[in-house]
Amino acid sequence: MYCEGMDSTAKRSPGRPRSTMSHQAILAAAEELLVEHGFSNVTIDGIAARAGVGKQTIYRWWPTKADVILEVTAGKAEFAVPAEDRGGYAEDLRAFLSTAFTLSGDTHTADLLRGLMVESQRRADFGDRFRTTFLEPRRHAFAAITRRAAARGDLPPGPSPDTAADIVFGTLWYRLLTARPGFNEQLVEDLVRALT
Amino acid sequence: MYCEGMDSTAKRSPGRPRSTMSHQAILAAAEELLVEHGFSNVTIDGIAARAGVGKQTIYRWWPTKADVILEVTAGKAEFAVPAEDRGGYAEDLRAFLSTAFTLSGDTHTADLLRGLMVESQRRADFGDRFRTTFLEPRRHAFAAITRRAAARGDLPPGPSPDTAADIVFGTLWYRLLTARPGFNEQLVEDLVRALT
Amino acid sequence: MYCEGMDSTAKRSPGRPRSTMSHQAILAAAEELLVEHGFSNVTIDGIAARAGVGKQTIYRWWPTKADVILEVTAGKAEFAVPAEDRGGYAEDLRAFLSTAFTLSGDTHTADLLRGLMVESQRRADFGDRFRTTFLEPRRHAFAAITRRAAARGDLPPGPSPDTAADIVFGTLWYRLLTARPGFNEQLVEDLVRALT
Amino acid sequence: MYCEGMDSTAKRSPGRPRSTMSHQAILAAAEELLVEHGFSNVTIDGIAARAGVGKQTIYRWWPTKADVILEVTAGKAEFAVPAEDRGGYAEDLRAFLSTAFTLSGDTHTADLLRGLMVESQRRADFGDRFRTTFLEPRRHAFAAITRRAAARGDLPPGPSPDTAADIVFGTLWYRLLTARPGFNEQLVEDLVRALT
DNA sequence: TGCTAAGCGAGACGGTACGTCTTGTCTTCCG
DNA sequence: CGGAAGACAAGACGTACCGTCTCGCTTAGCA
Repeated sequence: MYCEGMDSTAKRSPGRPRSTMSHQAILAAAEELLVEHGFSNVTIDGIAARAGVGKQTIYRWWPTKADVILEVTAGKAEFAVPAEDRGGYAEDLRAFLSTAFTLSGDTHTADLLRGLMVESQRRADFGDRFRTTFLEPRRHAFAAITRRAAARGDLPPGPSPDTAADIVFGTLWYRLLTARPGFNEQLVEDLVRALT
Repeated sequence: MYCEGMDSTAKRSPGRPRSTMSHQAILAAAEELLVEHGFSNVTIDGIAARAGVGKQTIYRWWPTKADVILEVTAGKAEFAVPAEDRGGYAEDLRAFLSTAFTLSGDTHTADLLRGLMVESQRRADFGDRFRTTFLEPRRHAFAAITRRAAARGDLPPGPSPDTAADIVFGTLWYRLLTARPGFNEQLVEDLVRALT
Repeated sequence: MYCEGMDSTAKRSPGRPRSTMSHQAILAAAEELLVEHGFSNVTIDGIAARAGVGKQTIYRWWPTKADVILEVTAGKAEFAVPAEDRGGYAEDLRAFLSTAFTLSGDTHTADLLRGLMVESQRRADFGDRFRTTFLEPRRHAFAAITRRAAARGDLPPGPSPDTAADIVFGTLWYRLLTARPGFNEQLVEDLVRALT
Repeated sequence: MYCEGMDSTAKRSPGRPRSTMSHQAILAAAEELLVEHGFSNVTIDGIAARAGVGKQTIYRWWPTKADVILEVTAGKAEFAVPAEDRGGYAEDLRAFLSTAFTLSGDTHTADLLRGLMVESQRRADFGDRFRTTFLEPRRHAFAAITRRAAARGDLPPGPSPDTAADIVFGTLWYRLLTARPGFNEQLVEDLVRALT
């Protein structure tokens, strides 16, 4: 994240290289504070103090505290869209929805996601990064389910894949943001029916 | 809004009554600043200064700057859900979606709605008021469309009315919050098909 | 008849009046920190914390931390030029020089004066205030000694009063700033001779 | 200045020798920045950037930015005390005072001297170096005037040579630091009279 | 007419976090 | 090893809002 030369032939830039220790300490501190005090109570000063790091070191590498937390979040496996084949489009959909709704029922997770979404509204530039590194990858992973269904030949004459993604993620985020997150059997079934 | 004595037999409370002029000046100032600087750059200090009013006068009547803006918003007709009967569920749906998507394509409106949603995440108490006075009424208005369809007998075997509302408003808000608001023919048609 | 506030005293400005408690607490905190940590280690944050006061309250009333300390200093009697009549110009001069040199021999006092002089170099606006509220009053007090000598008729044909002030205060400050403060019999006698 | 091997039989120390180019570039950069932005706005980072040099290279050879500037200053002829014999103590004194007051009337020079004096207050170690390499040599040069007068036999029964130096330099610095530098006929004459 | 009660403008207050700045040290690679 | 580059810990700075408070003044109904 925010690394320039990623290829193996990368010419080292001159000067002292970025400190891996500080990098890790910052992410670790951010994660701890996230759990302890919640998204909106995490501060740059707090992260710096906890990580034993100068504030400037954070500002040098992340434009915003939300970017730090986004990097923390991006490193978590639990946000991956489940990919295993359940045998049919409806089953895949059900598995995805069930996982997603359950995950967003977790207090800490819900707070984290809400916080990221809020920040993405307040800072346009972070909004771009949030969409690019978090939202879009998940849409793509969801598209894989649709693609698999098409390959299987059981893609129903429902909405287009793009609309399907909007409906699914829209419903998830809407319930998250209106304080009605969490799993709901009826809702999952209705969504599956609407999309198939 | 936030007035105590609502019943017709209301005994006048003693002391100086609330100043209508200040009330109006505050709402007007808030609306101006909203247009000029955008939701997140509106401050209580700013409203007070513009309205020529003490800050306390604002805090006395509204718990939060978002509540002021919510009252400004509530006074606008443009957010009403279209109610006229188009002859069928699909047509009603299309009319509603088209209006809503077009409205949220307006920059100022989008900023306003995003701002309210953001604030509803940051202050649980405002969140409640936002849901009660803004989101829920619109869900109810939407339910009226479904109810009319049922009365007409053309309600399709689609998702339950509640899920339908989640899908419709979820998709609207999701696109608004991910910077993809505005009308989209394909999306509207797909939504109508998914819900019918 | 009952007349309200018709007295000549200034008309109260509107709004909450300045808090005397905060004012005093800030000056007291500044003085304590001055003694404990020395001029250059006093910070606005430190004063605010010690005084239990918001930083803005300091910035509202003093442009610079040096102004706070200048006000602390201005309130101290020890910096007054001794005024009692010793009977002759030479004796008055000796009394003044001896007091001044002895005073500047005190570590805390020397640090304080050096700090003020340093700050007066770094911020032109504070420099003006320092000269106006500290240096000039002392020059005037010194001039009183000369005036008294003239009245007495024993003013010698030495340098003009203004030059005398430059010589006396110049020598005092020069020795203070070159780390050679404190009383020195020979120096005092030489100065007296040069000025008489 | 801060060079290790000074004696002519100096064994070359191992490793890469100090780069003369960097040395000169640093002094040149410091001087330019001094003129352009004034003493207090010169920073180590700024000098390093302008000189195209690493900060460490500066810190390796000078303890403080003030030491860099002190070396720049030391290289300037204009700060030399005029030494030619004017025929008498009073004339020598007048020549010296006139030169010094005129010099300190130059804006850049005054800023430079003030800056050095300020830094000498803030860093005790630099203060020592400032006194040793700048102030003391000038006192000695001034003493030469007194010595010449003694040799000539026209040394007046005024203050001791040491006090004379304190008075002269004290007055100069005092006027410089209180923003009243520059030549002043009356002052010069009064000083000459006081010292003779 | 005077009393009581609350609203009002003004603006100071205690706080919190921000993002910037400078200092002096350190860590890398290159010549 | 010296030097260029630049990251690093530390911590003060001045600003921006927040939500609360304290003034004196105004505006009402009630006595």
